[in-house]
Amino acid sequence: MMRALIAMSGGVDSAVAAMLAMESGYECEGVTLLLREGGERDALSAAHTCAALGIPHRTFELTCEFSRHVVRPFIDGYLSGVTPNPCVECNRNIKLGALLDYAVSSGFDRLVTGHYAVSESGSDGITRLKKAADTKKDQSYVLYTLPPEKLKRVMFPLGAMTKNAVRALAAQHGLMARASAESQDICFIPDGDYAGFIAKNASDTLPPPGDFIDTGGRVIGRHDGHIHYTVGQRRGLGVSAASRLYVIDKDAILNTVTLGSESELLTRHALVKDIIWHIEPPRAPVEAAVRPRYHACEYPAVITPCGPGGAQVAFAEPVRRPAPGQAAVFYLGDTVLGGGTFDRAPRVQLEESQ
RNA sequence: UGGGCUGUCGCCAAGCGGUAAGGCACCAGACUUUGACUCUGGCAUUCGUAGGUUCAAAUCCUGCCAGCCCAG
Repeated sequence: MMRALIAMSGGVDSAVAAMLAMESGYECEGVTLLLREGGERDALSAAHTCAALGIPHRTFELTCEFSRHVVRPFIDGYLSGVTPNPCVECNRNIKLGALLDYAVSSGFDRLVTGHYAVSESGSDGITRLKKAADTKKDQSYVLYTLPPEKLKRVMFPLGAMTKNAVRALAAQHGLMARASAESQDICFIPDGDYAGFIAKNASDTLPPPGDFIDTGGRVIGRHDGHIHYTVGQRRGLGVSAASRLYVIDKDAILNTVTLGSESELLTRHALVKDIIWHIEPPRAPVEAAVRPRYHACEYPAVITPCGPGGAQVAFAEPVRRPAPGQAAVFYLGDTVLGGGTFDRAPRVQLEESQ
């Protein structure tokens, strides 16, 4: 019998994922990651669920790894002037990184998670990542770091289901889990005050207040420190203008934050680095739909490989400037072709778009 | 000190005798397993001030105050 290790957060999604894995004939065992202080409560909830399902449950501590691969890079990223996506890094290094390695080395055939995504073997025998059926819940974006060779060891039982169906199934089978609300915000910053969190953890190197400038370089106000802002941001600027102002650039070295109108925020070009391809890395330009942020649609673009792991993205229509540090995920229909991280835009690009 | 102009929400700004538009900012919700975006709602009983004329004034008249500009 094939063995599956179920990553269980203590919530409904992973509980139902475990149940579905059992129904498909896997010999299952639940595991809850301990990533930070206070994780015991989730582990307890997961243990209850496992008891209800009649499967073993264990915990696996990855506090150090989580700190090193998720929390620390998050802080350092902001300090260096980019906007990191910790969920992507967590999936890459922790949930589908260290935990996947652990599952394999412990003799499990599959790691199961409650992510809303589809891993599907094509006619070529290669397993590819696709969007979930419930497009509102689709998490393929934060899973782009899973290339086919990793993906073939992973199962996403919820990929074909809607959230409502999952809830209904949980209720049907008496899997109360917690009547938990949807998780949100950054898990290691429960109060949502990410700037405060960075301040607490980097007080000696915290960027000081500086100037807001317009695209012409004129000073138009004072900011509280560049970590408080991100490209595309509109609220909380405290600067009044005739029209809405957006952050269109940040410079950690000069400690300036550039503000401009929505039209100045638009661009057709972006640079992506550290690309992970799910297909044979292309040598010529490819057409794809690029999703520049988690909760956004994809935009048609031409991706031109350049340099090792890099590419230039030319959008068919102007889009709101992607924030450096965020993930760019490439799609062909529902299938993820690959993805990477937006790099800082070259200065010429800023000038060009004015 | 003469002459001119201006004074409407924190900021910008409509209004020109009929009972205070809008934008920005701000606040509150919604959305959301990142940061953001977006959406919805809230936000001047009052128009520098004191009087006057009118059924009715931010809108007309007068005094005063403040700011700006030009003369000197």
